[in-house]
Amino acid sequence: MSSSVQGKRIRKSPAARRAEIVDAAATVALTEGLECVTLRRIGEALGVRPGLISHYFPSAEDLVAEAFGSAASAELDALLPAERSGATATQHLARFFAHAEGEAYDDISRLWINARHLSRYRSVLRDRVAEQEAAWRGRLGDLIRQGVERGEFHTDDPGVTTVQILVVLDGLGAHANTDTGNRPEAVTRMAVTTAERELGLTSGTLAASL
Amino acid sequence: MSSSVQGKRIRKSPAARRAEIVDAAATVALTEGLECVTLRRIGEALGVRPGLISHYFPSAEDLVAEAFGSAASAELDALLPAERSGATATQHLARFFAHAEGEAYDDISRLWINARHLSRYRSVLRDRVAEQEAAWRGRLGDLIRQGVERGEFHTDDPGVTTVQILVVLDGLGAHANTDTGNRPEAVTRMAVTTAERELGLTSGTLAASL
DNA sequence: GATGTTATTGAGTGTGCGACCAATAAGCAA
DNA sequence: TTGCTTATTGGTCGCACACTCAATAACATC
Repeated sequence: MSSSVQGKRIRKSPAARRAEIVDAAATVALTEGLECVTLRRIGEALGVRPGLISHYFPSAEDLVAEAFGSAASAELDALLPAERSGATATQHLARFFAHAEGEAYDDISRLWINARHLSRYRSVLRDRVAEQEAAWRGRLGDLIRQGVERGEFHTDDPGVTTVQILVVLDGLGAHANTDTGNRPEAVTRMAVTTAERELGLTSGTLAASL
Repeated sequence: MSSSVQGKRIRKSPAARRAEIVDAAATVALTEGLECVTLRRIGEALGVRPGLISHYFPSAEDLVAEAFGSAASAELDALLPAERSGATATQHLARFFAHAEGEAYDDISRLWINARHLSRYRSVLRDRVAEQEAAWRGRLGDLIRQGVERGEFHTDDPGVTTVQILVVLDGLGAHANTDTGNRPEAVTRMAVTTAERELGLTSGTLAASL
């Protein structure tokens, strides 16, 4: 951690400072929520006066949107890398679900709920949410289309199948703030089950290919 | 609307005033969001000073929880009446989906997103959300169990099927604040499709029984 | 009509927020 | 070293919020 008391001013290049601010904001967004992304809170995290954050983000709303965008796209890259390694589409998809079912994914679910709600009031964030939704849809869609081309998956409309899987994931994630964790196996596995059914895979294929 | 300028004090019985406050709060929650349920906003809606709201709800958090509970349970009663009329379980279920697919349901979806997010910070609301989730699950579960008893539906575990349907509905509702409305038919119908599949109904049964 | 209970008001406290701006100093260039 | 650009500070303003509490007036009861 950086020392809380600032003896001397540390002057950084605009690019570096801006990146630092966005990083801190993304972390706060992920751990404490988007409404905690305030000038004061981020300034405190960086050992810097709130006014400085204002200097880089004249409108606080922009920073909030940036924080969400940064956190969401980083997570997407971790979950579904843009350039895929040599593994099969099935393996990539299996790995995706393994992450998305894990407890560590709860933070991401919380962030999505947070962003979807807050977009009701903040238009800049709303646009960013739409952008990220498109990115996630695109990335998963690409993987599925690739699987179809290779003959691993079978579906009439890869686009529809993609959205169906994402809808189930959203539904499962909706309870990230309330659920006590005692969910029937058949429910936890809904995303995988949906994928296997819609992609013409025999049940158990995804779990087996890890 | 009530006159905005209050010439004379209007003194009401505690029960009546409290009911009036909860009603106003539920309306604001549904139309403007739970964070707009403030002492000032509700006082304004009733043509009354904010202090009076404090008098009935010493902690504002309780009012927010009450507003959500009131709105959610009213909606549940409209969607799935506790005492069902003579119609078949299939008909009741079909009516439920017809409502839940309609545009008017967006307000409810928004409210649920709102409540699920806000429960991250407000424990009283969190308990209320859990309570309402149980109520919705119970009400839909009862209908499904009744349908199974009557031989209309077929499922090994009515409880699991109930939750699966609700998960899909939550997933579809998650986008209430952002979606532009251009969703493929196969996605919009996911809830009905899921229900028909999990309840052993032939496709189209629910749409046909209205 | 007088009286007492209490629903309702009015005024004030403290907190956290975004936004604004003049003053300051860090670090690069000459 | 000197100077200049500008990143950074420090302070202020206005707003909205929940919460507190003494003063007030509506209304039921006698």
